[in-house]
Amino acid sequence: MPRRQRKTGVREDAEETRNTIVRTAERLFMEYGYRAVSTRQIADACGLTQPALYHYFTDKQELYVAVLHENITKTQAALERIVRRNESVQERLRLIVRYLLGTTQHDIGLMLHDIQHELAPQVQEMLHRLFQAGLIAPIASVFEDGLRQGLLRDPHHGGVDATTAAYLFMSMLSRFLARPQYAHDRLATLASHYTSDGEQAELIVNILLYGLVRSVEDT
Amino acid sequence: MPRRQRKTGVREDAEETRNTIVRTAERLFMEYGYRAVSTRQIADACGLTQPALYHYFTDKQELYVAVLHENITKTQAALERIVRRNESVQERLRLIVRYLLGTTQHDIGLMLHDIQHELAPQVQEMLHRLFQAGLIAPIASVFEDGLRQGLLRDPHHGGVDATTAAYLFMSMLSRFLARPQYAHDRLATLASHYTSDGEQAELIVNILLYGLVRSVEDT
DNA sequence: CCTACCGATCGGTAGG
DNA sequence: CCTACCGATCGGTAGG
Repeated sequence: MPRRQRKTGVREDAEETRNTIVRTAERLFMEYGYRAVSTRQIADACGLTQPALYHYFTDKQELYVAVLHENITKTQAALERIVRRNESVQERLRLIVRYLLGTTQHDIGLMLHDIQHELAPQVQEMLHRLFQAGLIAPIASVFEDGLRQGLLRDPHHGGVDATTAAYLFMSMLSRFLARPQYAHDRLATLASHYTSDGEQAELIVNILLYGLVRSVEDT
Repeated sequence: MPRRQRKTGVREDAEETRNTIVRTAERLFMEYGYRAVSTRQIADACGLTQPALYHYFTDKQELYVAVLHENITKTQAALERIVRRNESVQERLRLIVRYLLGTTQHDIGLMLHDIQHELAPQVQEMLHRLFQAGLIAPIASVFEDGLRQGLLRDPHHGGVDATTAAYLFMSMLSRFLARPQYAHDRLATLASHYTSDGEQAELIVNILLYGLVRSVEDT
């Protein structure tokens, strides 16, 4: 039954093309921002003409929403797997950092800026909720554990609530990623000093948990 | 001598107009980013026509450079005054946070993104140096003091070098500023919890220095 | 500092 | 999935 196969093949091709568009758009949007990436750039990078995009997405904004939805949903699944692991708060935070540094190119700041300034208000709200539920909430739940265990300072003893800790945590990560890289740069960058993702994860988590001040136990 | 006065007046008016343009452009560029702000928007907000801008600046990029140059130079002067004060490392960091939260709307992430992606390579390099010298270096010098005094962990004992500390410090600040604000937002934001700049400054510096983990001295 | 205008590029549509 | 094309807007220029 060649017709049936053909039909399936076409349907699969169409789905594959859609995936190609989303992946390509993700790479471009995350690097340059929503406005700076034209629909023609995306189409060219996919080997399509620009109007072809409008077969899969009603407009540029819908494509952007699809990109963020897939990105955040995937990240959420990974974070929730880590959060449920039977590990200490410290270790789970390290695993989260390693995952986020390793896989996504998330410039969270750029993403939030685009959500707030380039999209329609309804979409803004929806993506903000997605961001909260997919990225902030899983991370906050680890800090929540730390607070319950008495490991972390509560807000009345110089600490912060779990959600604020999660924001702070994310902000420390995104700066690592957005660090400028010049060949002639004589100034230190973490990427050059602490080579592996694992070492960077260790470092970020240690600073957030224990701070920069030398403690009495240190030699 | 009315002619002399008129001449001076014209010169002063021209300078004043230039300043108006720079201040207006600063506000818009820092909020929406380089590409999202059109030269017509800037001109309108100044009560001018768009071509009038080109009497004061050769192109949009030069206006952006002027904005960043004035902004960073002003900030640098303030930071260096704080750095030279006869105060502890902790207190000077607190003063820096308070200054940066209070005066500039710096979304450092947006600024660095624009520098890296929207401008010509030569200008990129120049602004990157300005950023390093004007913002990173003064802050790093305080961390340098902390390292010399043995207050802070050095890189061999779980700490970081002074420049990395300065980047981390800035990244923790910029997230505070770029936090999304929705009226219906049920989730905690630092801005709502810790009202004054002073309290926020205290909090950020304490976390960066002492970490989130409860220490033995805490009750 | 204005009016008038330019070439380029944008997101999106028509029609097949 | 293509060609052809649209109105709008962009940064910048001419000429006064």
